[in-house]
Amino acid sequence: MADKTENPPVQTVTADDVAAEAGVSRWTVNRAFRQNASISEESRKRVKEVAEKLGYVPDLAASSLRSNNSRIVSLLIDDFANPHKLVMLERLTKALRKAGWDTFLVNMLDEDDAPGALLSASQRRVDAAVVIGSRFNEEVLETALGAKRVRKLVTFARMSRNPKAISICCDDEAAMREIADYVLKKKFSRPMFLAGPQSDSAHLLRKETFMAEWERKTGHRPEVATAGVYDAKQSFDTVASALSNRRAGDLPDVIVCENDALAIGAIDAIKHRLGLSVPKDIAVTGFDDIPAADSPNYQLTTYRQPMSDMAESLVAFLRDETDGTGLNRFEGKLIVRQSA
Amino acid sequence: MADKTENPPVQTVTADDVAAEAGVSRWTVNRAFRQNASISEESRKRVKEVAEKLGYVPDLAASSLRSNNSRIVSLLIDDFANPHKLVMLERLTKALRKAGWDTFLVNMLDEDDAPGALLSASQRRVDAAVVIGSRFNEEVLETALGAKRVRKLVTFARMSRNPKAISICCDDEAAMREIADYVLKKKFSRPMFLAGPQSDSAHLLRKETFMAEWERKTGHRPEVATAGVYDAKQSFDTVASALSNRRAGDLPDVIVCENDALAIGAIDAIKHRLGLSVPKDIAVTGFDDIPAADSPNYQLTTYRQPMSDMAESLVAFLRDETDGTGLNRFEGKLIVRQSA
DNA sequence: GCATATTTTGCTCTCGAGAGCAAAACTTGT
DNA sequence: ACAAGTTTTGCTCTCGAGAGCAAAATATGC
Repeated sequence: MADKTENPPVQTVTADDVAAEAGVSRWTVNRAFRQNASISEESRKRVKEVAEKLGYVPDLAASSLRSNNSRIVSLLIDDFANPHKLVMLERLTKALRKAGWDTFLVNMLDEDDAPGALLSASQRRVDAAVVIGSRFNEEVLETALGAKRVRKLVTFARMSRNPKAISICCDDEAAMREIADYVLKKKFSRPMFLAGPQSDSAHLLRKETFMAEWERKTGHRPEVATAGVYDAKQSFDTVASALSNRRAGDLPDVIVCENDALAIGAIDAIKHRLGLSVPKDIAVTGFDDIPAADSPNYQLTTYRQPMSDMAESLVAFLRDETDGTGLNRFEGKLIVRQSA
Repeated sequence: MADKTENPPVQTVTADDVAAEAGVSRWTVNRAFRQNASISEESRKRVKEVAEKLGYVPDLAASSLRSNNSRIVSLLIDDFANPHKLVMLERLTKALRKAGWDTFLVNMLDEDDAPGALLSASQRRVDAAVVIGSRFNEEVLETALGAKRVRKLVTFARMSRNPKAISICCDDEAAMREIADYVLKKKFSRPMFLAGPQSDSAHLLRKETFMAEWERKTGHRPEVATAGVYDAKQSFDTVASALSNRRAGDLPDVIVCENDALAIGAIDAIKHRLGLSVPKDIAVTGFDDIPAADSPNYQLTTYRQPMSDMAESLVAFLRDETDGTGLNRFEGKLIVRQSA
């Protein structure tokens, strides 16, 4: 991999230039750009004016080198098929940027590339690595974290049992119980649970919660189908092959899905492959409330997590305004539409 | 904004530690991690072993400070409603990471926040700022670029006329002409063009190309409707209000959309608001080939850009293997499905 | 074997800011 | 007006690597 990269010497305005022009020392210039720095309002104003004139901005790489404080957060994603990721990215990058953090987007590539992703995070001394993934493996996380320089580890919109990580997510169990209650209240009696990849603990939690709750209340254990990826297309195939060739009486009357991506595939399969209608023949519920859930094609009954609040909590955690306990009990909201 | 942030002193393994343990100088250790460095295979192997043992990784912030080479690329996005963005992010982050670049995801927030976004890029000395936006304003770009330290400016999947920026995109004019030809060949005669926000030159180009091509071939200038945002919901409303209360003979027989997000909203509006069918009453074409385009609900005829090739070109450009000329003529592919 | 080329290693100085303290400049009280 | 307290400013040394050259080690030619 021959790499000829050699950037041209960029004309760079440094603090010294500003200092000379403003008639102060370099440190005064630097201080003008640091909050809580010991500097008079007068010189700060003066310096900022000159800086503006010369086009000076502090170099954050240099700053983070000495201050041990990068003002960077890594977002680690392994699943780009789920539209909900885009919503989360939007909220997180907005909240972080407003608070002064830049955001790395790290693609965990095809394989279980978490170690590589965390390595990259550690080379940059990021203030936090935030996993917004699904197939993230707890052991990998554990080992990769060990000697490395990742300061804080967060799982976002997803529960982790790893003691070194903190989780910012809604109370999945309460949410799933609410869905179970709703389904029951609507008099459905033959649910099928549509699960995603098994390695994902957040969603395992959802599945187990639903299964347990249903069994507790009805004495029956629901049928389960599993899609290999959180992806509408996969889900379409999974549902199509699980339900084709069944007699009408054998079909579930509601499919409870781990998330909206799966639910959308399920609805497509029910309508376009089985030729049945939603919710009359088979109802469907989702989780996340992605934009498409509100489209006239789906009108998906689903569960919305308080994304913006969760993003703000991440910022608070980065600022050390909270130690992270209790951030895994956010309360979401059941959004009832026509699919169930 | 009281900021108590003060990261704990992270136990850090430095090149000196490795040097001591391996019995070489610090510079030999650093060289072991640099490609093209003058170092014997023997010591490189030796150093890497010790480094592995101690958990040492080079600090990229320090490296970029001296070498003037950050190995970071900023991706600037202002439009998170378009699912195509997720596809692009996936491809770009993957290609960049494989080639050794980390990726900032910069949210241009609500307003025309491009200067802020570029400022942030400049503070980190990113090797390139890549705009994957839509409402990006050429003047803002021009001025913001001026004194700042952004080395390369790229517009991705979008044409820019700015002489300081290079564009990696497919040949929008050829693509749009192909769509126009296809629509004509299919004997449609009353097209409506559904445009996005006007400030966006890439899409203006698409619109103007279609309009001109159609006029050239038929002598008529198509009707135009404009959505304020690239968003299925906006598009739904735009199409619904443009076409409601029209007599059947007055309706267009095909809606040519600037992109798939708009096309999907258009299809929803035609089916669920106007109660008409696609393509029998009104056909629809899109642009981008997002995942939903292939869903049974839409079966959208659209145009696919060669994303992976384009991402590889970005890498080549970063490596200075190309000066960027001719990267705006990628050839895409018309994907014919049932919507037109 | 010795002079000359070539590779490898070590070293000094640098990138651009921040920590932490010392010196200078202001306040305040009497 | 002067001592004591408080801000503000300047300075040295540091963060962890890289550029570029000098010295040491190795290879090559005759």
